[in-house]
Amino acid sequence: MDQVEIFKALSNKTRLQILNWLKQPAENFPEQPNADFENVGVCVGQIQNKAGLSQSTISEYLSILQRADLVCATRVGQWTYYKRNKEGLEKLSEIINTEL
Amino acid sequence: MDQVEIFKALSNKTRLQILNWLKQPAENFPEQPNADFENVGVCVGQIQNKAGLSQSTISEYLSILQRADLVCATRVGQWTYYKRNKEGLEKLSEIINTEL
DNA sequence: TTGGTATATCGGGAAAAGTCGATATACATT
DNA sequence: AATGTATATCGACTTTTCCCGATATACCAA
Repeated sequence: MDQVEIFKALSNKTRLQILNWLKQPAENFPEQPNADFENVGVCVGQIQNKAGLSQSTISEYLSILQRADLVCATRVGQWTYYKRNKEGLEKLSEIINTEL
Repeated sequence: MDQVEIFKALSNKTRLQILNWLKQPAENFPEQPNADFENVGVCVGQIQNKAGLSQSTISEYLSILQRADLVCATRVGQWTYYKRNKEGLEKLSEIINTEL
């Protein structure tokens, strides 16, 4: 993954917020019926509600974050759940500590 | 400093390279006559030579990095020397570890 | 004070990102 | 099969970023 793409993904207020919300899903989102936050993450609709931008925008933002390995997605039925990508975030931390 | 501005500053290949070069000036730049890399940093002209972009572009890039607290500048005579801003970089590392 | 060098700022054209509404796709339910 | 819901993709428009050349500013040397 290109480093520049990682930082571009983070260069947007809403995307930073999403990542921050996903750090503590239980604190930031209402209970989900059939899915555990810790296992699968939070579905697109909940993130969209919280962010207040259009569905298409949030869907695209999530795929930008995913391409940067900052979140990962799981499809379950008609829902796609997103959660933090721990490995990607650790790698980012390492980049900053070793290369910058 | 706005977090988004920090990540925007890092969302560019050349600016990332500059920061990386400044981590080990002695390895990345030829000797400077009247200035110690460790004390004041590297002057704009040297960075421009290495980056291969126009003088105006590099000057602007450096001020973008400075506004993001990623480098700091010292003017000495007709030269401006730039070096890493250790505090800003530590703060960035902290943001990633605690908020994302 | 005149000229030379280093850096900063300005103005602009091309490319990329932000954001939307409309539409497509995928799946579930009846 | 038909409808409804969740998400993804497309097309368009606006704003921002990239990067340049030209010009301004600051400082130094003769």
